[in-house]
Amino acid sequence: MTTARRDTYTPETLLSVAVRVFNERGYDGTSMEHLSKAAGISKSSIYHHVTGKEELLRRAVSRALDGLFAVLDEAPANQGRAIERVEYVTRRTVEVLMDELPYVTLLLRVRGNTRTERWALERRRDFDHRIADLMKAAAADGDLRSDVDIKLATRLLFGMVNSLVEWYRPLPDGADRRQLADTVVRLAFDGLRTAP
Amino acid sequence: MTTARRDTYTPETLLSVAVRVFNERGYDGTSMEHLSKAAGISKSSIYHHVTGKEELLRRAVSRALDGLFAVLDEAPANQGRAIERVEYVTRRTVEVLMDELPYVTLLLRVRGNTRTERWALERRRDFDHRIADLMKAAAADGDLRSDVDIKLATRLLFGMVNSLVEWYRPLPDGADRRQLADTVVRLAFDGLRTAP
DNA sequence: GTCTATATTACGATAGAC
DNA sequence: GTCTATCGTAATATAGAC
Repeated sequence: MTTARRDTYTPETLLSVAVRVFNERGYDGTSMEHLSKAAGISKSSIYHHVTGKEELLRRAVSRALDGLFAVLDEAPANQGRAIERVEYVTRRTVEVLMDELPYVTLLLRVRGNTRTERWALERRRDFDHRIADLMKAAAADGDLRSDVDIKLATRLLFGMVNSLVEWYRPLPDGADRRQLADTVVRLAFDGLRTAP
Repeated sequence: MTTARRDTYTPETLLSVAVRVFNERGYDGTSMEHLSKAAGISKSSIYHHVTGKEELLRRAVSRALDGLFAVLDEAPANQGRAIERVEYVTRRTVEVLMDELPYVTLLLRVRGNTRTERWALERRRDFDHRIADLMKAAAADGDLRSDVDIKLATRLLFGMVNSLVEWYRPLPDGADRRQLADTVVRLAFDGLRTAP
């Protein structure tokens, strides 16, 4: 902001290019050569900004995880009836997923071959456990159907939510943001079927 | 069957080893060295059975796709009310996913870097279109709620179904097979919430 | 901050013996 | 059917000039 921006790379701007390529080709399927072509600079210039491929992955999944965990600290996720907290967190997770789409996409595809990947998987498990606890509370209130296992229901709910990354592409004006989150919550909690 | 089985590899038995490693490390993250270690034979012995890594991928995703498409040819998927056909196909897709878990897992993770991967993605899209057509018929019958877009609902439904591969591990006796399929269908069509 | 050139390692695949 | 040895290529990463 102090001086006029140059059109040269910083770790941040390079990250957005890298994440796009990672999602197109897969992290393992992306070489530094691929990244350098996509960024329009040489391989060694990339090493000037980051220590290597894995640092780009770490920065990317960190951004995704920070966005997801931030939802759990928002006020509506911590007050009121449990079922309402669950619905809020579900809706906000969908929104974070849309807002940080490439970063969350990459996070959800991490396998576990490197230390960074295993760390990301561990933090994801922490997040999932926080959600499962919320769901248990809602079940204890009698607000979730009692004929399904809560852990299973949690997995299916967030399996549905996370599947958004497979097809969702943002509209220029973000017009679909609220509507899509509403639909996911409605379908998950009230079902596909016409009310009898 | 004619002679006593030797404990040597055929393309089939090698495939089961390869698919397991592909799912653990990702297809791109798996080298022929990894496969040879896991199979207990040398790299060049693998080339005796298959032409290369990509043939193993092709055989694996073919098996998954054949299982999924076979569901669409079963009698209950082609008779009766559309909503019942959709529920049947959903339930059977869950069962195929469980029965052919490693193969379907690999299919659902394919990216598109090679010709084989792009072919697999194309056949997956064909399958998804067949499902979407079934859903449209059920909506036309008035059996699906009219306040959500059918294409979106189809994506979310099968996003939920496909997410099984992220955590499901079969029990030795297959005791959970029918129960899990029932739960998925119940949640998807009737929702998580306690009936008011 | 970016480049060319290169070191070093790992990869997919093949040759040829047993 | 399996092996050891190896080829040619492509990978990550570094050195050093501009």
